Amino acid sequence: MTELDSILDRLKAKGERVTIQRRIVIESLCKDNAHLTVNDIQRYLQHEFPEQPLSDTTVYRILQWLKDLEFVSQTDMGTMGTVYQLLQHRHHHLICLTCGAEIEMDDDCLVELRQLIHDKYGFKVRLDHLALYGQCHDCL
Amino acid sequence: MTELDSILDRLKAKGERVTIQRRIVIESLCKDNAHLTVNDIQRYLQHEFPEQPLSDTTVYRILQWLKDLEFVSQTDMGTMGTVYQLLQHRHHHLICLTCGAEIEMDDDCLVELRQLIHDKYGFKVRLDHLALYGQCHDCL
DNA sequence: TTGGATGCAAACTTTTTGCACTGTG
DNA sequence: CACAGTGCAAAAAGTTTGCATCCAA
Repeated sequence: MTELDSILDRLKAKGERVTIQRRIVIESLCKDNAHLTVNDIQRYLQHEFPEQPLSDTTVYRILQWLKDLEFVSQTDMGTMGTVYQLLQHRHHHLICLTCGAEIEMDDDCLVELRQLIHDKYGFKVRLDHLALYGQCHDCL
Repeated sequence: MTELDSILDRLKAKGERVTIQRRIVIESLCKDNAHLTVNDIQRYLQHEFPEQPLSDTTVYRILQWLKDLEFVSQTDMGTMGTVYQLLQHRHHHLICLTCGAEIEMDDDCLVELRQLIHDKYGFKVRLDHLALYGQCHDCL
């Protein structure tokens, strides 16, 4: 079963409606484990489904719906805008302020921090997809 | 010497121009170690310096300038908008997604993470002022 | 004196809302 | 068939830009 089918099944199992629009937005998010802005999604859809244009309104509403159901995360990437991605393979980003390089950071790095925050503040922090800034090895 | 004077001196020492507008924006950021949106700053200035109104344009430009010089940090607080604060007393926020409570998190919590990221990726991460989301003790 | 800073107005980007219409379950 | 989902148009919010004017150094 593809990732797309798996997600659609889980949504149906929850009693959520699956429309054509929802289906193709989810399909676009499945590609390459992508981080997409609303514009990225629209550009992708124009290319892949030119016969089925979606309004921005709908894309925003579908993303909000997927976020509420914890199927996608939303991350503010600064100048790159706000990106959405499926909560499948959890990971994060280190972004170099000097050269702009993006390094993928493993979620394991945050295990201790989650525990620490829980122990110290009784707070269950949700770190789904961070973008952290700084200087990369080459620029230091 | 006040915090304001200290900042102004450091700016002058760098050869930066200190205008009336820059001075009063910095003064507003000095109050209460504040986290302010552009609107917060404007409201504060209207109250404290009604004889010297600033355009939003100018406030944005001054904040960008202070950010470039690493005198302030910028943090996206989601629905609360984008806030700016002086990089003096470093700390962070835990924000409850259920009740909206904001808990101040000590910077000590991130010491290990900084070290870990440096060791693993050779990346010097700059965690000046984070806003992390999750569920607070009461809502769990 | 002069280059940088400012104010205004307008444009621009991103996101949200109201309402009539559509289509899924 | 009912009601949730959608599209359109418009508004709202937040931020940026061009250009003429102003002022700190």
